[in-house]
Amino acid sequence: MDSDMVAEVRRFNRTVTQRVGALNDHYLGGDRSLGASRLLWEIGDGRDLRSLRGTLGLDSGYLSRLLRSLEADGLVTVEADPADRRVRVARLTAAGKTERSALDRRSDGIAEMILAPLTERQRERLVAAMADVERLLRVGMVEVEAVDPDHPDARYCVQAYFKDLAVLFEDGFDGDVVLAPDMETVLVARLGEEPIGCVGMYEPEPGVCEMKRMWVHDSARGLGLGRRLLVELETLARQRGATSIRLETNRSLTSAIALYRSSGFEEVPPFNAEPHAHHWFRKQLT
Amino acid sequence: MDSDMVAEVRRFNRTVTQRVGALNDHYLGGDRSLGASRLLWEIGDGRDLRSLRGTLGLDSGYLSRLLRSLEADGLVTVEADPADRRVRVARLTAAGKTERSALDRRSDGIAEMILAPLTERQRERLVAAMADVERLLRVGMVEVEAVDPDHPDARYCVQAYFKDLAVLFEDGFDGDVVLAPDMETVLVARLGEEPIGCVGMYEPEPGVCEMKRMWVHDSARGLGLGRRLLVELETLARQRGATSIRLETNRSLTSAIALYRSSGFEEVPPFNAEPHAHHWFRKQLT
DNA sequence: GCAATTCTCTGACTAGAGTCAGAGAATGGA
DNA sequence: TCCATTCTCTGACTCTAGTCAGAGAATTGC
Repeated sequence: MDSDMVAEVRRFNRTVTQRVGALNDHYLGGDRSLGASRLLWEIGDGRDLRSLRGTLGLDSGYLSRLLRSLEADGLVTVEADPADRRVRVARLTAAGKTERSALDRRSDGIAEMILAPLTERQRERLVAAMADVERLLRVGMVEVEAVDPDHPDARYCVQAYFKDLAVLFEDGFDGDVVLAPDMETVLVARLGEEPIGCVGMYEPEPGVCEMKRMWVHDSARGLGLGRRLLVELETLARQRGATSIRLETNRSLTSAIALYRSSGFEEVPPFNAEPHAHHWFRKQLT
Repeated sequence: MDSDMVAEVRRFNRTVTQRVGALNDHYLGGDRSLGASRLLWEIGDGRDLRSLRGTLGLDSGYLSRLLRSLEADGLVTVEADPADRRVRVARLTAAGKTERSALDRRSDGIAEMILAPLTERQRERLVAAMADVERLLRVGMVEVEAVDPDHPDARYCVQAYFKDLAVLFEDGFDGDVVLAPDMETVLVARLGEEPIGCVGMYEPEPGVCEMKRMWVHDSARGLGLGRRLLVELETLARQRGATSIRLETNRSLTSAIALYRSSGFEEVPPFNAEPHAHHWFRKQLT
């Protein structure tokens, strides 16, 4: 890897942990410990402990103790979930909500302290660069996993995909027509817990894999996630022993079509009668 | 302050502390604690404890204890400075140097982990954006202080200024000619401990302040530090009851001249016979 | 209905990070 | 010379953050 790049990333790490890290440590917690504050923040309008542990990456014993201390201060209540009385749900009290908005103000304050010493033009440059850094760091955090089409995350993505299509297609889109897919596997891309992209696959005939329903969340567009899903799909198809991948698509999806072409797909005659399709592609796996 | 900007900075803080912060915490320390590792790194080729405390922001008792533990592991030696036997100087042993380069490799590794999941183009974009963020965050960390012209930092800056001039001036520059200034105050800009810019001032006649020797370190050019020094100088002049500021400058210093003009200075006839001067400026303080 | 599993909690730890109040040596200034 | 100051060290703390091993309640699968 280019050592100039590595050097710049190291410089960035250093400056950022010094400046942003120090501000966070000093101002974010307030009277409370940083961990307790973060927890307070994440609880929001009520969360079950399991998901809180997930997002914050805490040990269950530790989380319990933090909650106990917030409870003692009258900021949260923890009750059993009526649906499953093993799981418990934390909720903010009125005092907790007040505290949370104080936390909010401190976060704003930190941001303002960072912006304050700069001129307007410098602020604009900084914010633009931060947006870039943030988006690209997030790309690095995306994880792709193969799941069953019944998996809730897969269902969520496909729903989102249909919603997008309904807006995009010139002739509208009726999800019900194709809602019963033959998909065998879905690759789900997640940022942390949240699904932000997917692509489905099934094997209509031996040696041929068909790709369906590639979707990327608005917030993650333009970051190469589509290409990454395509690459991982190809790997999966190879592992299954397929010799080619095919797909059909609608003419409205121009950027997807460009992606297919630049990824080695070639347009072929129609191989099915999918109602919304205008283009059919195939890629030979070597 | 623009709330979109604040929101973006907050998003940045979150993403960066999650991604970069977590990587640092997990991989940087190695077997040693993060504090000890950072200390090891900063010692480098030998540093006195005072300056180490400054850079790392540690309590003297805590630093002492950290050094004791590194000493016990045979990584550093601490000896009295022969010049002043109260101050002690820490130096790395051979084992310490080995450990430090291992630390170096871990830092590189972290940078590579950040870059690894990206395509070449994304890497380039990330590195460019990081460089921007880093430079602008550093701007925010700059502190300006008024010191005596005898202050070592002031001397250091003026020396650096003369060195720069010797290169810039068409007809060369002999610092000795003007080495005995009448400066009364010097504003020194520092990044952490290190001086990166200055501007001097004296009062040749009642109510008139004269600006001399504005200098900004190469690494800090283009970040508006010159303008900031000028603004702070103006404030200082006002506090002293001055009604105008004047200055003379050499025609080689084009960007400085542009700065003066855009800051409200107007060219006036020569008010002195400074050998290297080609332009004279004055600004009325209202 | 019973066993395995899931979920949360408590108690008992550990290590890191840092603060604070002196003690004691060395130095500098009047 | 002597007193104030500077510099480092030690001891005695505190707090945060986190781990680990069980205990006990609720739920699920068979």
